[in-house]
Amino acid sequence: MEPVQAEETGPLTEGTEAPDGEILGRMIRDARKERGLTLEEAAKAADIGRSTLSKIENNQTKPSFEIIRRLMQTLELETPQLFVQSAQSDISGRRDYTLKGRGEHQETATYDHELLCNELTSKRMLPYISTIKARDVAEFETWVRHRGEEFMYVISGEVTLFTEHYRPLHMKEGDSVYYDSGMGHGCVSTSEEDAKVLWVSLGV
Amino acid sequence: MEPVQAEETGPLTEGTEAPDGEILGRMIRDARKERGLTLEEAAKAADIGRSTLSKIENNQTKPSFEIIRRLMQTLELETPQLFVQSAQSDISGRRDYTLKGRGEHQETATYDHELLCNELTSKRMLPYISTIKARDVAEFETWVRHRGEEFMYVISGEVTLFTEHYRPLHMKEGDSVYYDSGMGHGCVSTSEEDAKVLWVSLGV
DNA sequence: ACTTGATGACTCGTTTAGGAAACTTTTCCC
DNA sequence: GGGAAAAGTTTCCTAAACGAGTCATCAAGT
Repeated sequence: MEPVQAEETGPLTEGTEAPDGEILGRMIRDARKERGLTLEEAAKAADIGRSTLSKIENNQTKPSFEIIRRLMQTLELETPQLFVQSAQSDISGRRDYTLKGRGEHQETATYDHELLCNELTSKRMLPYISTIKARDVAEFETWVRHRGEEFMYVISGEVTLFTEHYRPLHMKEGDSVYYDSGMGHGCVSTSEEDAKVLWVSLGV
Repeated sequence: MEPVQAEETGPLTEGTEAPDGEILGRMIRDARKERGLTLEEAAKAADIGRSTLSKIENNQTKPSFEIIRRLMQTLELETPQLFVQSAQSDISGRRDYTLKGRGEHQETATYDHELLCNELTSKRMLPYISTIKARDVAEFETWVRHRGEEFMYVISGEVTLFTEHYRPLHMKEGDSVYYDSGMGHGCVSTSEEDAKVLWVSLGV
């Protein structure tokens, strides 16, 4: 009933938007119910009126970006679904592989990196194997840091991972760690041979 | 000058939103100029008024979600930056580690999973080590698939990775592969011992 | 020099969003 | 079943969004 009403009051181009308002409203209602929140609780958490939320869920209003943004955060909704028709969700058939030792080399003073699966340029995770040449944290002039998250797995040897805010972490083959890469971090080998680790890095 | 104006006309909470409107406006203007579009061209492409676009860029209005969405698409702007800014960028000091063999076990008919760094519940990447018990692709009743991307590294043994759209990929220790996990995929061991692989999975 | 056209910012009238309050529906308990 | 409370929807009013048109500025051409 309400979608029909919206179509009558708007121009034709608005008619084509109506499905999106429905989808958005349904998405928000589903998320709210999943979390067991009432209209009032969710509205309060997002700092909007409960009547506003009702109207959004029932596709009876075109909400501002700010309100949607606040709702997304409150309901911990994933954002890309809202922009569904973007190029990103259309790309779904990529594959690239790297044979052992055949990645693309990048050398720094402290690490010897081997970038993996590098034919794929638009991948969101960046995997690379590093041989840790550093033996002393003093070899790092400054903390390395970049926004996002990182996972590390020790392939061989032993290392100590230094990060801000935590004690150094001693790790050996098969151990793994996950951390926010916004913290300064650095890794040194503590085994006889230079350790090898696999890093997977994810930006913002 | 305009931000000061906005603060005077609104309540205090609006004052705290003003930086976001500025950032948004700047982001949109930068993207538009990058693409060499005039106000008029971009507005036309997004089906909004050019004065509206000017006001958005100058943080003189709180645009509707629909308008922002259309602008994002027109200017091919990445969406998460608009939302993730607050919650996620505030969280920046997490770390969790898993010693070898100490992950959380999850068994299926075809794999024996060991979830890593599982104390962190809100991490975007999901790393896990899997022992591949499957020996024949027929053991998979259907393709496994989920939106997002996946990286796999062979820790030990040999496997064949089957995905839709590609020939089977034979891999051994040290080899790695990256693929869109929306494609059906499955993995079988081809070595005598059940192979072990490290997967890192990233949703949408 | 002046003229023209492009560009971005501003103005103003119309429409609609958003929230408080009122109303309606649903749920829960006796 | 009835009654009360909780939950959701609708109404009404005010402020602001939105876009067509206007204004100001700048650059290019004659």
